Amino acid sequence: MGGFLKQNESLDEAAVRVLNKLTGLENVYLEQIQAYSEVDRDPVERTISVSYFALINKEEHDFELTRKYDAHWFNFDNLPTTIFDHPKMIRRALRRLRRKAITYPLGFELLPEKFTMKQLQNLYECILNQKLDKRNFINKVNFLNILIKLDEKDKSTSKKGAFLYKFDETQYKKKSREGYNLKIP
Amino acid sequence: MGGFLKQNESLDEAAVRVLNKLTGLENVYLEQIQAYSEVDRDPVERTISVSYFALINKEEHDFELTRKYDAHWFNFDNLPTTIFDHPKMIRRALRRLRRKAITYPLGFELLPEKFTMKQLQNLYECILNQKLDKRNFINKVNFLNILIKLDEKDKSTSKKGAFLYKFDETQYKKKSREGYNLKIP
DNA sequence: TTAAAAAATGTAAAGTTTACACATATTGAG
DNA sequence: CTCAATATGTGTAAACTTTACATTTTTTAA
Repeated sequence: MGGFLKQNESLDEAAVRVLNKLTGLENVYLEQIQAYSEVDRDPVERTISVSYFALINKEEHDFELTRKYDAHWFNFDNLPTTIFDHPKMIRRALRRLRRKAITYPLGFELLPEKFTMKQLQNLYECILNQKLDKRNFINKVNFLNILIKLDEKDKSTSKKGAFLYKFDETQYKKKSREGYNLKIP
Repeated sequence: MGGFLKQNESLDEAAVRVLNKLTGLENVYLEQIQAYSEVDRDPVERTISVSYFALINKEEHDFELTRKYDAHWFNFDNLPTTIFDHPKMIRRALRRLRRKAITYPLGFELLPEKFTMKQLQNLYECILNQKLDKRNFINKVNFLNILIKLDEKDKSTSKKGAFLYKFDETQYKKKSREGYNLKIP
């Protein structure tokens, strides 16, 4: 989705505004990717676009709004054809997201407050578009020290139930500053 | 150094133009970092800046031009105070350069056609601002397979002389596309 | 002939990553 | 009450990578 920058706002603010207008979402993680400025990229008039990616929990958005603005969700492996240099933007955003995922924690933005290891693993498998080994994944994540294991279980997906975790906010923020390397090939 | 974007050029082209105007350099490696757009960043008028970093072989620039435009060179650990959000831009650029250095080859842009291992190591030590172990560095670099060892020696720095290398252009380009991880802590 | 100076070279130990399979807990059905 | 079904939870050995580290080689100028 796109929009135009106003006089009294920064690009970050504009990105927040446009996203909110079309989804109703607030407090979303947004990150600038880069500026696209080829002279003829928009055949009608000179346009410079600055792209962002957002981490959204899709279930939380306002379905009314997306309907109203005729916005749609697509899987990365089933994208519609897009105009101008937008395909390039999308590819670049995905590359950035993947790099981000293996070097900084980004779960807060996308998981419910309490979640199972399986859910966390699913998230990474989606982002990276590859299957991960359960045991190795858990070991890597535990090593990061950003999760707190709760006494509760989620029984919605199995009879045994799976322990719930939440993020250790202090550690999470620390790792967000420092970064790490999850070393997923 | 900064400048203004013209109607008939892209940001990349503007960056090339400005750099050339102030240094006379051509065919320089330039990479966009990002757009800075806070409403009040320039107290005089609304300005959006897009920052770039360039890889320059300093010896090759036109000294007349830098003198004419009163441009100066600074070490990263001895920077002058700069206006607006430029300190942030500089920090970000350095972070990007370091990441780049350990994940993509960037020697072509900064070394003479033929160079010694020592020179290559010096380059990395400067960029990363840390001493590297000679043997480990050589092993890592050789593993990348991007160098061709020549039969010539450079005798300017020792009586024994040090073998000269050049980049294997095909391999170099391949690695530039694929990336790698030099795993320097 | 020797001294000086930088270049070239290899390995063992420590640490990390990978691949891989079975036991456990729970409950719904019979 | 028992059993079947199902997803969860757990550990290790082998392969690989990284690290730390010291001596020999080559050349020439004195």
